[in-house]
Amino acid sequence: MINVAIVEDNHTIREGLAALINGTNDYKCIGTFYDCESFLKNLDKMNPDVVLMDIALPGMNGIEGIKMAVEKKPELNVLMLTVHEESDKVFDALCAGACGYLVKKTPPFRLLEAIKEVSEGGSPMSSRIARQVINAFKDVKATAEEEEYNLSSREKEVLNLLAVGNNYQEIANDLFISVDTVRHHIRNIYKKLHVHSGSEAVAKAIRKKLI
Amino acid sequence: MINVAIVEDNHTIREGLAALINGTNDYKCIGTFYDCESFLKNLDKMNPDVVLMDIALPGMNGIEGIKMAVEKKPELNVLMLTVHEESDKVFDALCAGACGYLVKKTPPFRLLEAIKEVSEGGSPMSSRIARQVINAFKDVKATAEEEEYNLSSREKEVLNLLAVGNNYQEIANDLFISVDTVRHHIRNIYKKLHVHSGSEAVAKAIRKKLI
DNA sequence: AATAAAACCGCATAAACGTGCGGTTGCTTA
DNA sequence: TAAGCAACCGCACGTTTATGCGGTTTTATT
Repeated sequence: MINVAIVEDNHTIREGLAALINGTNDYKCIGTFYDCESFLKNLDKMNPDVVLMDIALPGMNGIEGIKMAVEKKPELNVLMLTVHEESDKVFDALCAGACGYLVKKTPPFRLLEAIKEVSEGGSPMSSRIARQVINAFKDVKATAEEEEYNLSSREKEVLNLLAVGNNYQEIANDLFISVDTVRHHIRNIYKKLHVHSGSEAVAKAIRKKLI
Repeated sequence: MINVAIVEDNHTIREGLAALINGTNDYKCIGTFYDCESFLKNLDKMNPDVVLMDIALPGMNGIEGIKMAVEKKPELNVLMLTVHEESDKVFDALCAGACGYLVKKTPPFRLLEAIKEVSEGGSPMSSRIARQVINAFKDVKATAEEEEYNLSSREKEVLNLLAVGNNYQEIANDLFISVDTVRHHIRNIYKKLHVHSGSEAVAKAIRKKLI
């Protein structure tokens, strides 16, 4: 038996969802709320396995709502329900702690499936939303690529120490080598990265994810 | 009509998939391959809307396979099919250009749905896999937070110029101000960021997403 | 056995940097 | 209207950096 709470301002949709859920044997709706405030107030007294949450709500919006809710109960499984597919909202919701993200036009049987998946540690997403997440993911993961500067591990070490504010002498002490060797490493780093100052080297290294 | 190509080394599964697809009116299997090499060789001669690709393959693996394939046809929609849910493979595949990611135990009707979704620009994912993606996504997106260093826009400007390799004099020329003013700005930047060198300042600024 | 690459060391010097002190102007905000 | 801040300018001075040259040793690859 999966206990579900619903946060949705539209009366018809809210009752429709509740009816859908209560019309099954495996799911039970243990609370319906028309805004986040009332949901949060009652969160202490109940233990939903899954929360269905609308994004657009009067007063506190769904994103803020999730944040507050997971602060109270970090293990909470929140499934966003929305009419929008705009990236910003999607990302904000996911970062705030949403576990899944469905568009409202999702067919009832699929919604029930999704609730089950969420309660079992999955993250069902409407597929167009998933595409957005994947693209964003690729953006951040990407970049690393191709351009290989072949910094040796020693050089990366030196560069790291430089990036946290050490001067040559301090780096030398940290690595038990002489300042001249530090100088030598830095020289090579500059050559490999095609730069001419510590600041530039550090900037490039961080942006290319070398350090 | 959606044209599908299949890359899968296991004979039974491969023919099963082909039969499933050809057993419908809306889908057609236009090619089956037991490895990436033969698939890539034939890619010029065909135009699949969706490619079903196994990850574990003899010879070139599925990840490499995607990379080569999207190099040839960047608009290709590749749907990974796998028994594994290990994060590394998932991320590698997505970065390589996969559009979706399903476990092999996905029921047939759901697989057909997924193929359709992929061809329409969606990214169906098995929900446990989606959870992994979301978690990874949260990790990278996070960090940004809170700590406000209140750099003025002028200071950010200076910091940016420093990060791309300019020395004080060059920054001064770029901004039509004197070197002493540059010095002054940098001084304040150091104070605000609690650092004592250009390298450290640039590193901190980039990592905190200030520039 | 030989070549290459990484890591190490040294010296010299001009240029750049970091930080101390002092100041003015103009805009916003209490 | 006084206080605060951003942006501007100046000078001085010791420290650090960037880059030129020269080298050795160790480890891996051929």
